[in-house]
Amino acid sequence: MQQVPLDQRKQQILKAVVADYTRTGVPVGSASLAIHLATWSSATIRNELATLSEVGYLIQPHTSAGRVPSDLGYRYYVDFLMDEEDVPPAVRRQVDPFFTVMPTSIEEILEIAATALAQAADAVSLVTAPRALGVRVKHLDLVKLNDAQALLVLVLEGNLVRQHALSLSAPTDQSVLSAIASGLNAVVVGLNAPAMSRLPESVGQHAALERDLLAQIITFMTVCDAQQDTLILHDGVRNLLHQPEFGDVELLQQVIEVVEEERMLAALISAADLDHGVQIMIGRESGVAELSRCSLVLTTYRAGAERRGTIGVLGSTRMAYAQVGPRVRYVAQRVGRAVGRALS
Amino acid sequence: MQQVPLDQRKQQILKAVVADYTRTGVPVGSASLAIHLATWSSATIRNELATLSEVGYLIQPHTSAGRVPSDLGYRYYVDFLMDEEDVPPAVRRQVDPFFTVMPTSIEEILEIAATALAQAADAVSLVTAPRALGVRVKHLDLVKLNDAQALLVLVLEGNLVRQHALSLSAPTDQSVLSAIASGLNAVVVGLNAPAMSRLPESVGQHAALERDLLAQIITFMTVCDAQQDTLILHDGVRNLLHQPEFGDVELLQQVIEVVEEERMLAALISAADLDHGVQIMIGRESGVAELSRCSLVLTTYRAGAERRGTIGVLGSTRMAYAQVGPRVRYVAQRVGRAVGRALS
DNA sequence: GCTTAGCACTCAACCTTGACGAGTGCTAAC
DNA sequence: GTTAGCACTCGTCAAGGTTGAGTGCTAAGC
Repeated sequence: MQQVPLDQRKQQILKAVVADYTRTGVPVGSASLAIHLATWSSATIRNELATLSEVGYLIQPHTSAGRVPSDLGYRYYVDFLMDEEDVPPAVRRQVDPFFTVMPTSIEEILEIAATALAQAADAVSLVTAPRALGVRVKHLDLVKLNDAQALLVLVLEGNLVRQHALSLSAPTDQSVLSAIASGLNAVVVGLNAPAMSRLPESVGQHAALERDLLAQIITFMTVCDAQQDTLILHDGVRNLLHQPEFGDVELLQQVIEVVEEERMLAALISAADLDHGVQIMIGRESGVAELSRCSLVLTTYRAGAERRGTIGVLGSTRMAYAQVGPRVRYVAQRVGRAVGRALS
Repeated sequence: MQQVPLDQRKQQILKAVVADYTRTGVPVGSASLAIHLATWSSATIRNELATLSEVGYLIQPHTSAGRVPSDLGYRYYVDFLMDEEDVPPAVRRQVDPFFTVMPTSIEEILEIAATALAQAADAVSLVTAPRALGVRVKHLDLVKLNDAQALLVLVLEGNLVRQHALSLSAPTDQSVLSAIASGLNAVVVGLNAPAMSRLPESVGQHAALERDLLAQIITFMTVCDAQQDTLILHDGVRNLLHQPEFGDVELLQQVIEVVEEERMLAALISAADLDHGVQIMIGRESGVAELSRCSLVLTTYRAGAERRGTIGVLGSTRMAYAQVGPRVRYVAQRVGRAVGRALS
């Protein structure tokens, strides 16, 4: 179904339908619209509703019911009709305290952000870790575990700490490991995985071991890079429960399954085109059948020039897009700032 | 209501009621019991059901309905009648692969355990980190963040890595921080927070700074100790959705809220008496009104002599206790082993 | 005295029915 | 092009009736 241009009056009526339906959750009829849009009689509005249904912007659940916006109708609304609302002070006051505490690790910030956004948008919040297109090392350390293994502790930019067991080709003393660690620290700090693999061959007493460990470290960092995309925090499943459209347990089950599964969300998020502010995916636009009655509102948060992550919400298609967009952006901005602070 | 002793036949009937109701979810009547317990007629069973109702082991949803076990009935069943079932090979085959991967960090193991247990028990799984009654330090490191702050990276026993920002009273070079770190490593390894506070006063070049930092480290470790109790992972909310008793969205909402909130669960878990195998809390026994129609099956997993954590499931009171207990124990054993490996 | 067949009774679940009303599409007049 | 009017549709709701599962009680049987 193609998007059809609408005249002034049809636009106004479509907008009124979306507003009313978003508020009440009940199919809206010509009579109640006539009260709101006093310029025209209910009969005129009825005629217009009929054409809006014909071109696919509205749906009639049954013959004697009012109209409900279709995915396409929401799309038209979001693209051309919506007036975004400012984030109300009450919501700001609700969100801000979350970011006054000063956590050191990015994970903590993200977890807090998920809680804050779920509350602010009254929906399920989704947050991914910031992608850095090659995370840079800030500090590393090696701790002996046993004769065959050493623990790599990696402090990445943003104070993201990662640990991983490295295998040792021969029993090695902690003092040797410490020496290697400080040697590596001297050359490796500020580098990402690709840059590290271009390092010159090391020389010195433990060159072979050092080379071996470095190779393992690079492999692990590449894994870290890849994992960043798939880490998705979520919160606020409870917010779906009080919405009438999720009274149907079947539907609810499908949605929760997708959220808990994470895999599909990761695919969706990485496919999202987030270069231009807020991306809104309405109903079937997501391509995930289970989410056909849900919408996603996603945006990026930026911490510094290169690092950006995705943050957004998942809710019913009947969500207050005019409110949710700005709120997601607001939280994104706070997260970006908080992550930026943690990075410095 | 007190627990009343029952004669042989009443026991057999109560057991049959629990078995039937657990299987079908439908109140069970005398007729269907008479088929199963062919020794007595439905009239006799009816008389027995009446007395079982009188003493509070059974409940009648309404006059012409069958009987349903009360919390007390389940309690009697669990305490005296239940024959625990072996974990079937199919479930073992489902659980085991989760633990064949060899993650280094305890967090990863716990997350895996949550997923595995949710699957194995078809309920919401709950997992807490292992408590060590005073976590011991294995290694520490200090990384300069800026003139006023340094990042403490703490590798605890079990390769649990914790990071925290420490404040610096004066601008300090990374080289000085590294020196202090290696100095502290020499004395601090293997100690828990109380033991660290009994360390002799440090002497040497950076004694004042070192003392200041050590105090901050001890504070942070105490916080870590306290936090361990409250960290609860959960998975498998989706498993509640296909159970008929949660068709009521109200109920479901309350339960999910408690699970997402975590605070109440933490209190429950820390109050649980887990010295003797599996602890089962049935319905209102938990004391949490929102969970009045849920049961908890908890046990400890042990990794080494001193370290133990809690693992268990939250499900409907109508759960297959005879199956769930052993499965929780089975996963607990795997987790203990995996955590133990990570500790070594 | 315990057990059991029989029976009257209860009550949730289900279906049917009809009234109601929200909302529509169409038509004819303005 | 707009609108009042009207016949029509169809979901919702409440009332009434039927069904059947299950009970408690009683009286006869072992």
